[in-house]
Amino acid sequence: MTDTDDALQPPARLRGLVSWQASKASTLGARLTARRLPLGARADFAVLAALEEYGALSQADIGRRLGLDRNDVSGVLNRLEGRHQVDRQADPANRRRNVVTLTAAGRQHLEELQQHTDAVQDELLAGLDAAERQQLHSLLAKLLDSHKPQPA
Amino acid sequence: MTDTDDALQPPARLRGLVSWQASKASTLGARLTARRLPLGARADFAVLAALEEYGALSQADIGRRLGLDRNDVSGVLNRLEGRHQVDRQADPANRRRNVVTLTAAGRQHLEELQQHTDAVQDELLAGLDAAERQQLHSLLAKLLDSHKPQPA
DNA sequence: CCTGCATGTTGGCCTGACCAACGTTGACTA
DNA sequence: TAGTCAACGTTGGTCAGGCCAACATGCAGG
Repeated sequence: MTDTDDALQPPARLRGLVSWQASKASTLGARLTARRLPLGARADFAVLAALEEYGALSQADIGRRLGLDRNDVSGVLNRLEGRHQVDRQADPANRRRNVVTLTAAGRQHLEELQQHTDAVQDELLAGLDAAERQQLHSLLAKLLDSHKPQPA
Repeated sequence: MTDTDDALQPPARLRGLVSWQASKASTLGARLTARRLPLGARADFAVLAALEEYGALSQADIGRRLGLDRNDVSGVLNRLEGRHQVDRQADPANRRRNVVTLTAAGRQHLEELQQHTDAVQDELLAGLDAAERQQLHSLLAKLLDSHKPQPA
């Protein structure tokens, strides 16, 4: 059995790298997401989630919270504003800033995306039981926390 | 203390997603790698590692082992062949195929890359102790294995 | 006042993942 | 034997993400 040795494994030098594993897991997630959602949905979800949790934010703050460049935030907001899922207006207290807020349509879109996103997590983690999922999540969280901006 | 609350955390909806964590971890790895290595070094490393571990391979086999498209393998090999780190010639037994082998220069390049790669892993995993690193590695391996081509 | 910094915008670059088409070659079958 | 089908490698292209550079605006400091 396993006649032709389905293995076809990647080389050990790669399997040993967490950075490589992370990269592969990341594109797996991207693929699964792409099967369910239109293009750009990932960025939309991130921005909408930030607005929902933190209320009104400036574009720069959004970028900082999500780890995105100002440039890219700008693009996402253009899309969202075009769909009236987000409201963008100059901050009277600081006219450099734009105050971005969630609209009702935006909130609804967020919940839609959340459902698909949950389904994607389930597919991605299908091979792990509940305890393992929790462990993986915690370890990744710890890893990411250790690379935060480092507040001196 | 923590007066201005350095937090600036991403929203919970994102923190809860393993796919998002994987994506962030992946770009972290990419960033750390970019600090030490020239562009394209990641793909080079993967291809060289496959050749070192499995000997002579066809381009299609390389792609299958690494999860790369034939197209992209072609490009990487052009680069490597241009530097004489790899030898590419038609397979006499099957003239559709190219037999790709590692040269001495390629082997040497691989070891160089390995050193930098190891250093990157250390930086990436700096926040985790040995046991946690091992756990994370195992869980990611299990996750990836569960998404293999599925040999029926 | 003026220097410096933050903000948002535009435009561009590069990587990685992917798809489509083509000519070549081998294998399988009618 | 001929004809069909599949695999291989190549070229050329798309798309999202992450990044950098430059610019105009506005704020805050000396």
